[in-house]
Amino acid sequence: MSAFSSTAPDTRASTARGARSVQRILDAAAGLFGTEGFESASMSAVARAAGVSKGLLHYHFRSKEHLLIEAQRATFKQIHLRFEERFNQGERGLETALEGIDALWEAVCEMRRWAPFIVETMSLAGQDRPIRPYVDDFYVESMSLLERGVRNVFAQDMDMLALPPKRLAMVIRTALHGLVVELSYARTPTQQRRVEQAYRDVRNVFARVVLSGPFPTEVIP
Amino acid sequence: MSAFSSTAPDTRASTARGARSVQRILDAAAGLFGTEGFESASMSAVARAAGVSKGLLHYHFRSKEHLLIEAQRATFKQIHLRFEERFNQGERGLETALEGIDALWEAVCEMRRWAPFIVETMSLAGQDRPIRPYVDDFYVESMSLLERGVRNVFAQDMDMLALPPKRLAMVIRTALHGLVVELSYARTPTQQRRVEQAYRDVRNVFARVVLSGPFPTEVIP
DNA sequence: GAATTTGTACTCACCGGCCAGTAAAGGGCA
DNA sequence: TGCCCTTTACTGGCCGGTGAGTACAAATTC
Repeated sequence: MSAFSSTAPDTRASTARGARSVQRILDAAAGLFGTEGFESASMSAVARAAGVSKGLLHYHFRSKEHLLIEAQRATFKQIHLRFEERFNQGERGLETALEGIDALWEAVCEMRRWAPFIVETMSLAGQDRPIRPYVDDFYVESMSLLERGVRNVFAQDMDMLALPPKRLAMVIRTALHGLVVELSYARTPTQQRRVEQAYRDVRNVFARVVLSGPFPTEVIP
Repeated sequence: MSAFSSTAPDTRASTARGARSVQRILDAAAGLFGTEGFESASMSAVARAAGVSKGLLHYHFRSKEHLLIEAQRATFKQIHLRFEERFNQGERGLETALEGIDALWEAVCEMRRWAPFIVETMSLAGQDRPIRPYVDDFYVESMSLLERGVRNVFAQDMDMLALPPKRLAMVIRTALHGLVVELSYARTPTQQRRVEQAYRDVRNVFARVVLSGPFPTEVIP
């Protein structure tokens, strides 16, 4: 079983009170790691932001890296759950697919406070940090989820699908990555509206093209 | 005049020898900042990688942040130049547009060693670092370049354009961001081929949809 | 009474910046 | 050509500061 799937964070909290503290710490950590960067945000700053003492951080989390990993799992799990809810139920057709993608985007948008953290996470994972396997886990699960979703939703129209499900899933992931980067970069309301618009445009492109028939297979050198 | 446009790096190198050292330092910095992160990569490590002493870094660059900024300018400028070369010459039509995008992607690919640095840069710029204005500069210039390119290339087919030039430029930028993230994340040859494939798929989607007529204007709430 | 939380004090390693001094690369001039 | 002087390039070590992690006793909560 993959590390990502396990729900409970790997800490010593065993009471409701402890779990609440852990949650506040994780929130604060994801926030600070996003706005200031993992290395720049000190443990003391996280403690201050969470309104707890520095000692408590080390009581619940073995190390800063460990805190990062748990923050990543908690954040990504929310996206995952939100996505699973809407995208993976029996219904069919383009409409359902679009609803699923919208849901995914909504989930990201409602978490736009965490967008910088997600970008920071992707950057860290691209380096050779202990966090990489956990991000890998997330990708494996979410990609297979996405692929299954595509197969379900377009079961009756597989022959008209512009791309095979695997490649389609990869394209969606790529687009989402791009949008999250834009979202985390956007500061002013104008910029945010521009990202909003970009999402809608991408979505409409998807809607127009996804069932327009397969591309002629290219010769891959 | 924007800071980005000025070509010469803002250092005290005035001889060929000095310029060579500066170049080696910038290369090493972009590499290490990418693979290890800006904060984690120490000045000593950059010096070691560049084969010079730590003192020389501070001789040519006022501070670590300053080194970061110059490395960013040097890296982004290469993409910019490569892009300008191919995308902004008088020719017209879809074919030319695709060639332009291909050129842009090629430029990124040949620099895939720097992809992690680009992602790190985007992450840093999303935070409130001194580097942000410089990234802003790059975006302003490259977006207007992109928009002008679109207007040029599709001058005769403006009425069939799926999106207004500005929005189209934004979508291209977003897609590119996504692809760079994927590129920097990819480790194994399999993963790299998958990114390669994703680019080609995105490109083909673009080709199929870009002149398929405007989307019905949506009511923006 | 066990789990949690605080607070302080402390260690230890590392890192950015600085600086005193060295080496090298040109001129100018006899 | 050889000598001197200036400018530029470069070195290696030191210093002050910072931050992760530890230790632990006392307080608080359940």
